[in-house]
Amino acid sequence: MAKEAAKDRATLKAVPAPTVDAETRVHDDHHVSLRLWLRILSCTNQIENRIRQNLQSRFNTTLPRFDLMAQLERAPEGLKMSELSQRMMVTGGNVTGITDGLEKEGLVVREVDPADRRVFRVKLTPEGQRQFQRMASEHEQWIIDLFGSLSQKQKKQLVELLGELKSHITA
Amino acid sequence: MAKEAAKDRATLKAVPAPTVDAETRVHDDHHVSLRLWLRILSCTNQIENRIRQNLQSRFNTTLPRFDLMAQLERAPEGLKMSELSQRMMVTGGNVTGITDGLEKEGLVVREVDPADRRVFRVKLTPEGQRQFQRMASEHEQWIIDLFGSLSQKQKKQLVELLGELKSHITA
DNA sequence: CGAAGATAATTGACACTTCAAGTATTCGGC
DNA sequence: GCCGAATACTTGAAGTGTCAATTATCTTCG
Repeated sequence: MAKEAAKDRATLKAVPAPTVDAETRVHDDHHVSLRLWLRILSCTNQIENRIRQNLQSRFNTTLPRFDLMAQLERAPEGLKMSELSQRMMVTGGNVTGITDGLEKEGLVVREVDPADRRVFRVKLTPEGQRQFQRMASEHEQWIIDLFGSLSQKQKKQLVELLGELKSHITA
Repeated sequence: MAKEAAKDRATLKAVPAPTVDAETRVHDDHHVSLRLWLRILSCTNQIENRIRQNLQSRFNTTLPRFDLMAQLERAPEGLKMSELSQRMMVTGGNVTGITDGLEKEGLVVREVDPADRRVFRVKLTPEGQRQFQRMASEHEQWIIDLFGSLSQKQKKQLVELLGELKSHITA
């Protein structure tokens, strides 16, 4: 469709057809992109809610706390508050509050950096490591179950497509 | 797999291969499912943050308010608080608060249902409709841009795969 | 009819989140 | 050395979110 440009010379009329086509395509894209976004959002919310409920009932903790501990677990040398903020994709003020709570429970510690006294290095305590290990293994099983209806191939396809999306968004 | 029972009669040996395969598969699945979940989460957070910032800077409003108004826009006869709660995937107490705010700004109204005095039917006011229309068209363009790096085919593929995921999770 | 139980919405306590403003420290020129 | 800018973190206010308890209304059935 929309190949009638050659005929314009003969008709001398404005040609609404291509415009309509373009709008139609845009409209379709509206529909698909919006639909896709709502579906991603729906899946994420459902899964997040499930995990949050599990963390609450099984370990009496919350997703942000688990998330912060997960970041620390992969960084034995500790992380700066700003690094935590960046990795958790939340603001710095938020990290302060969550860290306060975990520190009060003895699961993490703030250690001053002798080289830069503005900085705190946050680390898991041994108690924090123990508790995180217990949580992490159950958590992984929840995830596996939630994604259990997808074949290995489908999962890899999703990882691929979402990778493309992510790199475009981040840029 | 696991169809080698017939051959066992001939070999009379234990068959370790399938066991190793199974364990390997489980281990891979750990990795892929977790990776997939983190990637979905990352994409969702990035997009959500972007939209929230846009709503704030362009319209001085928030995502939950926009979300509630979007639900109402598709239901001219109004929605019960509980219906809003369900569609927005948040708890009832939350809906009360957001509705309070919007009502205070004159964008929605609570109307008592004469047939059942426990329920409120929440509706957009004309002012609310006008404001939502302005927001919605920009919002759609943000979404289109954010998903702009994906082809129409890729988007449909994602919708499909996530649909499978969603139906499994919801069940 | 009338009490027991279900349903609709609100409230209060607490946790998380953003943003903007504030404090402390370090870095870069002069 | 010192002053201004940048960086690291904390604080406080307002909005969002959960959960559990409460109030009000409807429904059921004896």
